[in-house]
Order: sequence, then C-alpha cells, then structure tokens
Amino acid sequence: MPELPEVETQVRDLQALVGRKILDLTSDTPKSFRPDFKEFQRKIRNKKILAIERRAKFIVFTLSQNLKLVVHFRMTGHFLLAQDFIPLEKAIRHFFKISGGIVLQFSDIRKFGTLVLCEEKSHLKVCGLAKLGVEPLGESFTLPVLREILQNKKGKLKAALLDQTLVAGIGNIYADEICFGASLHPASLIQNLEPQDFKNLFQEIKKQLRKGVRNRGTTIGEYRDTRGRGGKNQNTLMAYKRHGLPCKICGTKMRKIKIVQRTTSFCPKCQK
DNA sequence: CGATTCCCCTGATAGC
DNA sequence: TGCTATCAGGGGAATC
Repeated sequence: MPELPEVETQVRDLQALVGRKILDLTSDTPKSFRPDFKEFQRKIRNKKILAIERRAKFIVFTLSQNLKLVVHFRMTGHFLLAQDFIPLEKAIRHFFKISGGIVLQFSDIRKFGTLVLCEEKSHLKVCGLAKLGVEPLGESFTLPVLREILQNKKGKLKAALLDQTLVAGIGNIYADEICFGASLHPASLIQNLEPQDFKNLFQEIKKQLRKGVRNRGTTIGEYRDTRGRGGKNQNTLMAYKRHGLPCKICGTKMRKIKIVQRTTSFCPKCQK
C-alpha cells in the first residue's frame, strides 16, 4: 500500500505537471470526491497547477485561485501519466485532462482513495492535515524530537509508529521493517524502551524510509509509479508479511500478531 | 478525552 | 470445479 516512500515517488514523477492546466475531469467513481463530483469538476476546470508536494501520505496540489487539491491513495490508489483516455490499467476510476496533451489517470481497485478540493486557507482543517505529526525525513525530525514525541506515550511501539499524529507517513510495511531493523518487538511498551532503543528506532525510521524512496517504493499488491512500473523495495523486506517463513537473520520461524487491527510479522528471537 | 469498532471496497485465498 | 466465507487495510466517524 502506498506509504511515505511510494507517495514520495509519485510526487517526484508528477512534477512534470507543474505549470500545466487541468482542463477537465471525468470519473466512474464520483463518491471519491469532496465536495460532490459536480461541484468538484466545475471548480477544478481551468485551474493551473502551481505546485505538487507530499505531506505524510497525502499529495497536496496547489492550484490557481487559492485552491488546494488534497489526494490520499489509501490502499490501492496511484496516478498514471498517459497521452490519451485509453485506460492503462483495469481499475482506472478518474481521468484528468491536462494541458499539453497529458491525461492523468487515477487507478484505484478498492475505491478507497479520496480527492478533496478546498480553499487554501481552510485546507489544513478540512483535510485533517493539521493533525499530522512530524515528517520523518524532514530536518526537524531528530532523536531528541522522537524522544519528546514518545516520552509520555503509553501503549505498543507499532501502534505509535502507525499513529499519523506522532510521526507522519509510516504504514504497515515500513512499521514492520523499522521494528525488525531496530531489533524491537512490535508489541514492546513504549514506557519500557531504553535510551539505546530510541536511538535504534530513530535510525531505522530514517534508514527504512530513505531506502524505500531510493528503491522507488514497495510493490506487493497494486502500487506502481506514474509510468506503471513497480518499485524494488519489496526485494529487501526482512519482516513484512514474512510470518511462517524463516527469519533472514537467525532462521527462526517468524510469527504473526495483530496490533491496532493490523497484521504484524516479527521474529520472536531477533525482536525482544 | 482516549481507546476501540465499524465502515468503505475489491480481489486473493481458504475452506468445503 | 465452483461456490461461499474470510481476510487485507488507512483513516474518518461513530461508539464505548
């Protein structure tokens, strides 16, 4: 599923659209839009794309006339850059006609993706962006900051990693990889973590996310880049979905548990 | 107010 | 083989 590295990869590719105009929009899944499709379509026509940025797992398009388009891929969404309206994949739900002969297609098998159009001055509130925590690949994310974020938190480590109001952009795949890399049991209670654990955790958050970006994302299910190509990070995974398989480090059979409703794979020997 | 549950949706997989 | 049941999951809303 698209997490920070996958969204980052898409955003980098989408820079080709900056300076162009959105001419029209068609969709067979109008439920994905806020406000309702008719209004969304009317408002977005003939708006120029001024900037495209990532915030956590959201993509924020800055448009002319003080508008923001905030996109979230949820489970199966991704954009594809095309020259025409012939669907590049089976589950193309929306087509954005862009100036210069570009058609931006939105693929989304499960239809969970959301596209919200709002005024620039209210977009943080409307889209829930204001509640997001620190950007883990940003300069302001440091070891002392991580300690401060977690110091008064209770509960399990992985639950905190998935909490978008603490550190923003980590999902199920990278959370499992970070716990494995830090040799920490995903169900570890935060209040029991040692100073060295925080250090390892901090380093792994940066390391795993950077590796994901470098590998242009993890493709296990549907994720593709804007040219329809998968990423390479799936070839490097040590933990995610590896329950039942031998640990790549020690050979112990990896286990599966649920944490905040998410399947969690870990090595009972390497992760204490 | 925090923690938990439900819900959205489709395709893959398990079970019979 | 072919059917049905179950599972997967991000985040917002509803509920406890």
